[in-house]
This record gives sequence, C-alpha cells and structure tokens, in this order.
Amino acid sequence: MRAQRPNSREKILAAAADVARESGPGSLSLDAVASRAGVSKGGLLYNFPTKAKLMQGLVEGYLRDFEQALETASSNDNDKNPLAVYIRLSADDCEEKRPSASWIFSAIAEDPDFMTPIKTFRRQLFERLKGETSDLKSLLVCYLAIEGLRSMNLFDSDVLSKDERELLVASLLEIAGSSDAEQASATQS
Amino acid sequence: MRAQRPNSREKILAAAADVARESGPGSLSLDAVASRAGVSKGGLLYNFPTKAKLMQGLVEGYLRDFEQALETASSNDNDKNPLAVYIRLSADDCEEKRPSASWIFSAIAEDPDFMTPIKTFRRQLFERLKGETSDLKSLLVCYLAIEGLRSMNLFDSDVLSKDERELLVASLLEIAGSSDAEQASATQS
DNA sequence: TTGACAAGACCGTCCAGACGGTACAGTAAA
DNA sequence: TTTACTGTACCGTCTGGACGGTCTTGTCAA
Repeated sequence: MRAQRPNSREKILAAAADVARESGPGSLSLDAVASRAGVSKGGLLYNFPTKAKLMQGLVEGYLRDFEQALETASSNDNDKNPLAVYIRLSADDCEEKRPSASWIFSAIAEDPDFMTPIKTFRRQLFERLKGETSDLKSLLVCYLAIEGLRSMNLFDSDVLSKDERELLVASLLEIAGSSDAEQASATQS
Repeated sequence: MRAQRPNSREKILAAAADVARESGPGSLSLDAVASRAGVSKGGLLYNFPTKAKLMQGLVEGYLRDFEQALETASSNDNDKNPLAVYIRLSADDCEEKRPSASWIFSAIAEDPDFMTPIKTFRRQLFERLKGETSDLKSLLVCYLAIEGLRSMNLFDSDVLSKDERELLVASLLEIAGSSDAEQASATQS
C-alpha cells in the first residue's frame, strides 16, 4: 500500500526543495537531491521512478499544504471574512525568510505543464473568493496585491521593508474589511 | 547578401525569447537559439561568447526596453501622476498576449544572480515612485497589485477575465488618483 | 581601376562532461 | 519472503564550448 515508511518520501521532497533554494533551480539534479536527502540514487528512483514524478510530488505537496493551511486558517479566523483570512495567511506565508517554493522554477524548466495544477488551483481559489466577497473591486485589488507579494517572495526580492509590508497588509485588510462593512451596514464616510 | 551587421545580435536575442516562450524555458539551448535565429552555433558564440553573456544580453535588453517605455510614457502622459503612468504602462504591457519574458526562468535556472540587475532596477523604480507619491499606502497597494499582474502574465496564468483586468486597472487608477487629489488639495508647491 | 591584404562575421565539426535513467546484486528489518 | 532500500556500474543523449576554416567587406598602395 502507500505510506508505510514514508519517511524517505518526505525527506526527499524536502531535500529537493532545499537543493533548489540553495544551489539554484538549475542545479536540481537527481544526484544532488539523493545525496542531500541522505539516500542513494537507487533509493530516490525507487520512490520517484522519474524526475517528472519528483516534480509532481513537489507540486502535490505544495498544493496539499496550501489547502490545509487555508482550512485551518478559516477555522481559527472564523469571525473574519474569507478575503481577510486569505490576506493574513498569505502575508504570514511570505513573512518567512526563505523563498519556499523556488523549486517551481525547476519544474517549469522541466516542463511548463507542471504549472497547470497550480494554475487551476489558483483559479478555483479566486472563484471561491469571488463568491464570498461582495465587492469585486476590493477582491481584485487585494488578490492581485497578494499575488504580487507572493511573486516578490518567490523571486527573493526585498523591495519592501518590514514596515512597508505591514502597512501594505493593513491597507489590504482595510480594503477587504470595508467591503465587508459595506455589505453589513452601509455606514462609512 | 546576409545581414552581417550587428543585426544578428538583435535577431539572436529575439530568437532566444521566442524559443523560451514556445519550447519552454528549459529548452533554451544554444543550438535551439542558433537555429531559430538562422545563425550557426559558431555565429552565435561569436556574438555571445558564452551562454551567460546571452542571458546578460537578454536582461540588459529587457531593462533597456522597460526604461525606454517608462520614459516615453512619462512624456506622453505628462498630465498624470507617475504612479498612474506606471499603472497604465504595466497594464498595457501585460495586455499583450505574446511576449512574456519567460526567458527569465531560463536565466534563473542558469544562475539566480542574473536577477540582481532586475531586482535593483525594481527597487530603484519603487524608491522613485515613493518619492513622487504622497500616500504610501496607495503606492504600496498599487505597486504590489501591478506586481501581481506581472506575475500572472509571466506565469501565463489566466485567472482574470478581460473585464476583471480592466476593472482592476480602473480601481488602481482610482486609488492612485485619490492620493494625487489629496496631494493637490492638501499641499501646494 | 585594380589587386593585395587584414579584420570582421560566420560556419561546421568535434569533444568532455553532466544528466536522466536502467540494471542488478546485496542487505537488513518486518 | 517481502519490503524498502543501498551501491555500483553503465548507457544514450544532450549541452556548452573550443577550434580551425571560410566568406565578406573595407582599405590602400600602385
């Protein structure tokens, strides 16, 4: 069956992400991942019969983690509107120093089709937010700004200072919140 | 006669961008670029002695074009505030279907350091906008949203419909414009 | 006008190395 | 015995790059 001793699988996936981050996305070779994971190349190929499967594993793990984080955030932050929850979650995500998903570049280089699951996931997420947000304009602005934050994090771009990031998030929450307030009670100058 | 003028340089650069876009960033090999440009590999290596130089050429051309576009846009759109000009320019950029700068992925895979010129350029641009915009919050939101738009364009992600894109741009211009109005009414120079 | 010649622009071929992947024998625990 | 690997050897392919040769153009003296 599946996951009996999935220790290696996770280790390999984490190692792949580490290699991509530290040695650059172009250096993500099977040998590098294997040695980084403390696993022989044979063992790697046993868990992931092909490099494409490795990439697929990375994508699936990424999506799974994202979905789970969204779910728990929705539960914990229940009192807020979904857009605000998403903003806060994404901002926290991007707060972490390491560009967690730079393996994406490797995946794209390998085969651009690896992006399609991520793209459809994003689209579904956006559609869901669209259904849960009253003001389309606020949603668009906030969603795109968060996308920009993600982009900068992915490219390891440090254009914004910490203060500016916080101010941005506050502004976005204000925008997201104002739409909520409009919906609840149209009382704001 | 064959075009022996530095014509070849531009042709090669364009060919490289085409190959990266059409065959995927991972297939950006010297042979592919050479054949696409209608140039032998030797000829390519003559113009760009190494693959790194090719990438550098792509980056420099990208930055040069961007700067020039910004300049002409500033001249033509003189009556508007700089942030609005930037928003409009970027939106137009992202509107074009064909030329994603997907060669960036190849460059990153080759060596992440190729991003540093682009990163410093972005930072300078942001600093300049910061100096020219009265309301930091508006700037942050608009700049990041545009960054998000760029990101989606780069990843060839079609989450937004055309109407939504237009609505987004209108909203951003509104946000940018309101800061301008504040500046105009509150402080006169 | 012509011929010689140097420099620039480009071609075609070859090569060492890295990579993904295969095959297979061995091993230690459950 | 099966599962989950390890370790090594190996193959075919692709890639960046080096190299020497070739064609074109500009220059200048005679």
